[in-house]
Amino acid sequence: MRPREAVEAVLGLLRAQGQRITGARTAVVEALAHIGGHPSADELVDRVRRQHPTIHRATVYRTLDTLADLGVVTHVRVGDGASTYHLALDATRPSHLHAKCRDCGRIVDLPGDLLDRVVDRLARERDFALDPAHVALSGRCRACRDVPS
Amino acid sequence: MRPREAVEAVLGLLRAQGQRITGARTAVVEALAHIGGHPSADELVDRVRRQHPTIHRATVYRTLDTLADLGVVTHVRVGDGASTYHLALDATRPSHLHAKCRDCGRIVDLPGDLLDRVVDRLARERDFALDPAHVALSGRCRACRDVPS
DNA sequence: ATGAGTGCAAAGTGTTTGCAACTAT
DNA sequence: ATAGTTGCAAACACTTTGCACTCAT
Repeated sequence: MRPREAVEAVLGLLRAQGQRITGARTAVVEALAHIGGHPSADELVDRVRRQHPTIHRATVYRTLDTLADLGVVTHVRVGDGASTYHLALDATRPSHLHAKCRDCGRIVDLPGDLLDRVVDRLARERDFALDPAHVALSGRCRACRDVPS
Repeated sequence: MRPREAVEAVLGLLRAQGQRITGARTAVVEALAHIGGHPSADELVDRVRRQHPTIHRATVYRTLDTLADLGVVTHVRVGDGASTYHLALDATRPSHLHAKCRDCGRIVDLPGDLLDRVVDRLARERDFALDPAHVALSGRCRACRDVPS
């Protein structure tokens, strides 16, 4: 899915939910569709404000929150520092999990099925519905292990 | 291991590393050894200050950080809100992982071996050394699933 | 027209830091 | 003696909130 289409798809979903399509929301969705990597709210604020300097930081936060509630944005907590956000339906980047290197801070994408067994096991044994996409795991990437601080 | 012994063990480790044994450190270790559950730094501050009102919040943070560096305290990031801390060597509570219910916020202890396969897989396939104890997983506990919001 | 969304400033939460005074070694 | 620790206050990073105003519906 191209950015353009992704934006339309998300706006369609918003409309379908009876949400209003405002300039701020469109701008945030566009930023999400175009930006790469694992942007923090602040990086999205910067991006949004390059095009629409009047849009306020708080609005971006509120919009991301709304979009996450609606399920079209995945909100990943990376432990320390800022959360990251990306479009949930972004078929250009298939569904994936995250880990963060505790030394260099880089976020590593992991296979989306990595925790399937764990999800099953917790559901069966503990009645706990794990949401593995919502938090980043933690560890050390290869580069940082080779240079042990 | 009883609290008393745990305190001695930790202080011994500190001494062995050439660390100084101060009143503040002893107080923090005692708080860790006696408190139950998954205390946040702030809860530990409260506990410490009941006995030693002059010990400053920042000192508790610094001490917890030092103890975590030395490996005698496990620092668990729970995503949002405050981190939690517990003694790593606390044999009364065997080594375990954590998950947090996104609705009620409760922290659930999980079997320590839950992610062993995942750790292996990431080590083999990605050269990533996962530290599964350092972040809490996220999901919904049974009680909160039964009452869907 | 009307209520959801927005900009603004301000507060909030959890944590860290610079520095002078102190204290364990 | 002296380097590591501490108390303090202030800063910090990230996020949320109350309120009046605006704009999509």
